[in-house]
Amino acid sequence: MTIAPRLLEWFDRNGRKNLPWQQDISPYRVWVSEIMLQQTQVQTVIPYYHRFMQALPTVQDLAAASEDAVMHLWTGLGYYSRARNLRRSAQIICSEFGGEFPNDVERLSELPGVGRSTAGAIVSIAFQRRAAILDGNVKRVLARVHAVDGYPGVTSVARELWERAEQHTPEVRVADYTQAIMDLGATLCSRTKPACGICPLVDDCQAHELGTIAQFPGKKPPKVLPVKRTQMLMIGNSAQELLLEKRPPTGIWSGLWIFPQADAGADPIAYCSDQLGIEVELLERWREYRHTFSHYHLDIEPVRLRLKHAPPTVMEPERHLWYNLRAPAAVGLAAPVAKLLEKLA
DNA sequence: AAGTCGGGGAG
DNA sequence: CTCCCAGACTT
Repeated sequence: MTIAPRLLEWFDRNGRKNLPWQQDISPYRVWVSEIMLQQTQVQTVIPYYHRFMQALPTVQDLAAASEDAVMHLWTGLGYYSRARNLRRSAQIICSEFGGEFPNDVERLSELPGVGRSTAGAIVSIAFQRRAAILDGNVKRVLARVHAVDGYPGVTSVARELWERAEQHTPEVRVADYTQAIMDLGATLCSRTKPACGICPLVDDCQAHELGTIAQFPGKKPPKVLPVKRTQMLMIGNSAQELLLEKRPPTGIWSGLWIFPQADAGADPIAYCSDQLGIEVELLERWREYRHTFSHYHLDIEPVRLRLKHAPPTVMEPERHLWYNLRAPAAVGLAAPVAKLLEKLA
């Protein structure tokens, strides 16, 4: 049994065909879209995708761009290693493959940031060669159609879903099929309130037959997020510029620029003197607020400070930047920094 | 197998 | 608040 014929018939009448990455299809355009869409909703990606493709229309442009320029285009989108890997992969494609994308899952998966599902999407959509995908939408559709119990993060559950994905993927019209099953998951077969009444797969759906749609797919086991605290130091100079630091290449906000951070409870003036070698005076403290990541909460205490003397020599130009609000540098900013800069402006 | 990595939309 | 999104990678 395969769901492909009914899915394709539904797709012809109801599928999405006007998404930005569905126009002028090329491996590069499909690849960029698939990376942006990892763990990120379509409506969030669209404006980023337009800006990115306008700034860097070819893989050669991306390979030649500076890391700061790419991070700037990614600011606010999250999972910033995607942007760094995207640039690295572009350089590999240009230097090792002569600017041509591999057209098979095995070689595409060797590119940093491209896993099995993303490779399958590129192969099926850009090259129209048979390859299965298994993203969040497909997991939900297949878990329901086959009543696959358990959380897909568990290896055995993922393995069964991959088998089902391979089983249903057709030889013909594979690009349309890939788009169709994602569209079904994103529209009718949604996480809450699925529209089973108009679903083309309702007669194939074991979860619907069981009357337990809401049980599929299995939920992620909840865990309590730890809470971390920090002060963000908004240090202004006499030119109305703000001091930013570049994050190291690994860890949270890697490659982005942030305000200097002092431990919660520490004296920010002493921190500036000891760690930055600058003398500052306190202007005001803003209300603490919570920024939440996938794996912890960060309670941020914003502090406004003013530089008392001219910048010292200890500050390293590679790691420090005076950010001018009226002529902002094209660098990547962590979301809380962008938010605080907005409030300062 | 479990942890790391972001930010936002929807309920 | 909770839950999860066109996941990949490291430990």
